[in-house]
Amino acid sequence: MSQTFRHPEILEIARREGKVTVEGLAQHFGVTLQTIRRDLTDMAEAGRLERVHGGAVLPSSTTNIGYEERRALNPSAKAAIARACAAQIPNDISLFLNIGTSTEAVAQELLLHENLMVVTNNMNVANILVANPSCEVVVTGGHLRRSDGGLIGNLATDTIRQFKFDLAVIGCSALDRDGDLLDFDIQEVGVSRAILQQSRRTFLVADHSKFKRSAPARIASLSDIDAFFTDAPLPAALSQSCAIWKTAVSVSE
Amino acid sequence: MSQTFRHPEILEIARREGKVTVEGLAQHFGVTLQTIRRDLTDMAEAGRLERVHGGAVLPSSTTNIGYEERRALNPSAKAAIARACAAQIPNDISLFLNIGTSTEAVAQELLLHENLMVVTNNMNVANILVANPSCEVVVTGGHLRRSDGGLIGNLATDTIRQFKFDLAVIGCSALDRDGDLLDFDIQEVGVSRAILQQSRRTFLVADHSKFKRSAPARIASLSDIDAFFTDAPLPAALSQSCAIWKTAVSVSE
DNA sequence: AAAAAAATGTTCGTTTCTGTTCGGTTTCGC
DNA sequence: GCGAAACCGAACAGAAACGAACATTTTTTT
Repeated sequence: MSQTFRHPEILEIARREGKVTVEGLAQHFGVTLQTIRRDLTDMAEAGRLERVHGGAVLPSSTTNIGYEERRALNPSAKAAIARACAAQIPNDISLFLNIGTSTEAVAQELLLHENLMVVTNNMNVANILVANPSCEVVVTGGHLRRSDGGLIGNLATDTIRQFKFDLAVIGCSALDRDGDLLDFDIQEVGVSRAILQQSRRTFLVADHSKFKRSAPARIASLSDIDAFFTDAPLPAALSQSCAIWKTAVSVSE
Repeated sequence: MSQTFRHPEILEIARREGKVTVEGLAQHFGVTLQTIRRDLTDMAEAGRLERVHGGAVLPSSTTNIGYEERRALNPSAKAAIARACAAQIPNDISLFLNIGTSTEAVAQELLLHENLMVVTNNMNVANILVANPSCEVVVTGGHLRRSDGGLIGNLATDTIRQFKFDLAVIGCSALDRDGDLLDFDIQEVGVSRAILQQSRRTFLVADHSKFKRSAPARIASLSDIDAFFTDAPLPAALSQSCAIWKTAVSVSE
């Protein structure tokens, strides 16, 4: 409840001018710089503005800043995984790609494939594959998640149930030592499950950073996956399990 | 706070021009070349730009579909229509936007609206409205049409049937002298019909070029529309019809 | 009216940004 | 290929902006 009468007006000015300066606002309201700084920090914490040196700007249109950073994380490793995966994807099939930076990298590698029918719940994947003229792109419906361009919810699941895919390429948020695929978002898990159900074969793409993380929701087990593409050797125990499960493991680079 | 005032504006310029130069930016902002170089390296590290010798370009993955053509055709008229239309759209409603450059222009004008729930079968609209944090975006499923980023087919119609909208803003390919809304694509007509059925009110946006064209499939009549936003006076006969139909007509600049 | 809470002003040490210079690298015209 | 010009990043110093802590004023509560 730390609102002052200045906050709404600062917002209005920011909308009009595109930016506000500490100095300018201090003069405008007849208060000290420090007071304005406090205002701006409060408003930035509330997400109404984005703080910059000397003032503030409207929240960046690219809300998915965390996402951009993730995409930029280790692009070469991601690309290597994606290349290995794309090499195993034949032409002339129907294919699902779900949410995740890794699956986007796969989409990038599929630009030269032919006669694919790709269904996706990832806006970025659709945007990428639009550049492949011999590829039919179908987008599932769903609520658009700003953080990563994913389409989630019942609409997505319902759409997926209407298809049967030759192959699904999925990502996950984390992968634990027992070989369980985990995700942060319960809704997304429903979507992933539906995908696995509707697919004849399944590939998992995940870089080694996923080994270290954990997440609350369980999607499936590596035993349900036909091939796993990653960039670092698996722990010995898990590697053995994969052999038993007949899950092919491809370590790139 | 790892940003400066310049970053958002640089991004904006890059989006508009396709590229930015160190020299040009330095002049534009009145700072030294080195400062701009630092900006560009920062932004490149964050994945928002791609550095090239002498400047920077947009990252290749950020290819918004149809972005080029959108601004090509008489943008000022479209923007005027869109502004007039957006002014009639209240906050806090559910809203459908369909395919067409005109509806995309409306989306652009809705960036400052609040608490909208927007459903769309237009990828470009979704890409635009992602920038409005107080707007929930739902995408219908469908086959992606490359020419305009539209999502069409049964999937789209089915999704739409699951909603009831306070307002629908639609475009059309052509508008004949009898006041009939026409489209080139039969599938798209099915979608448009479904939209009209599920909406309490309906706005049509179409610039005057649509008057001269014709198209084979009939969507509906202007008599089914609550308000029509355009940029040139209607033929006298049609104007009279609209008065009888109680279809409001707004002619912008 | 007194006490408490909140907001604002003031000061000061620290961080961040910017311009300058310099040596190395890339690009471009020949 | 070769050399000049443009461009690049690193390093440094001065300036601007920052946040924390404390004092002061205003508002609210009791």
